[in-house]
Amino acid sequence: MAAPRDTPQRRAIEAVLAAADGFCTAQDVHARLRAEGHGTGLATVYRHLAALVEQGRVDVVTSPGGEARYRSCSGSHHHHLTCTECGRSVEVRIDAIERACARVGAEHGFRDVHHTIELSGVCDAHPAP
Amino acid sequence: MAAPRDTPQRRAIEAVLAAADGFCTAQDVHARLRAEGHGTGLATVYRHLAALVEQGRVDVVTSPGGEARYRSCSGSHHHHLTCTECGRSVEVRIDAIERACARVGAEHGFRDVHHTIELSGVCDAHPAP
DNA sequence: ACTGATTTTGAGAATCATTCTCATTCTCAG
DNA sequence: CTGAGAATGAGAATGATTCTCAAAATCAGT
Repeated sequence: MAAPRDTPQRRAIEAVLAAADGFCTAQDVHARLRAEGHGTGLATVYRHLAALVEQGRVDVVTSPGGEARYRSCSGSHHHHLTCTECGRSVEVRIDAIERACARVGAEHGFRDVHHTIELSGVCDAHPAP
Repeated sequence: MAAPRDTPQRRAIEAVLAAADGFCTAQDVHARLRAEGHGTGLATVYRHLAALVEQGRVDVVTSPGGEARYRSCSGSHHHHLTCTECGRSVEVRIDAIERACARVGAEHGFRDVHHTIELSGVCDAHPAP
């Protein structure tokens, strides 16, 4: 299951992810490709998505509903703040959190500590209470 | 889909979760109940697990593989530090993170900001490098 | 360009966790 | 004891993801 090289399909998939400004489901990507006329198969979409994630060019978040959501992103370490109303998401970097996570891990005798952080809320494009 | 009241099945499920000292899959819970002789059905396990989560008596984490993992926990706000080797997990509370998350949300114009944090690493019960 | 070898593709089948359906069983008040 | 409503559990249904495999695209060397 070697990582597929660069192909037109991969470029199309990356284009869709770049165009969406929030996370989208693999199924979404597939549907949009179809809508644009590309006859790309579902299996191919999953293959490339997995490869892109492996390369760090795309982020995945498995939502509580059990589906994976993908989003193209910068390669460096960061987290996402996603709007629950419109799906728009922003990359954020919070040093305080990085430090706190490392410290807590050490306090409990854990090493090689990794963390996953997802922030969600309602962005200012929606009516305030 | 009203929450099921307290029943022998629910007690059995809570017992299994309490006995495991890490997260377990709904399927795991079901298998263990079967192994113990209870003829509890899978649907019932899912129903109670969902209800317990709703009540805040149990935590869920949807793992990257797309399966939900459950663990009984204290009702108050906290996060988990889980060992990737043995699955043992510890509840942690990190004020610095709570504050940082709230601040970042505000900075980007988001309100009602929630966060999900998962910490993982290798605990001291395993050979050090 | 032509050949052969290798990789990628895509349609549909196969998986697997989770949810739904519904007839049966339980619980409890009266 | 009786009846209403809640809970149960077996199996079907769903839906996302993965696998299979034959056909199509790509590439190196000529």
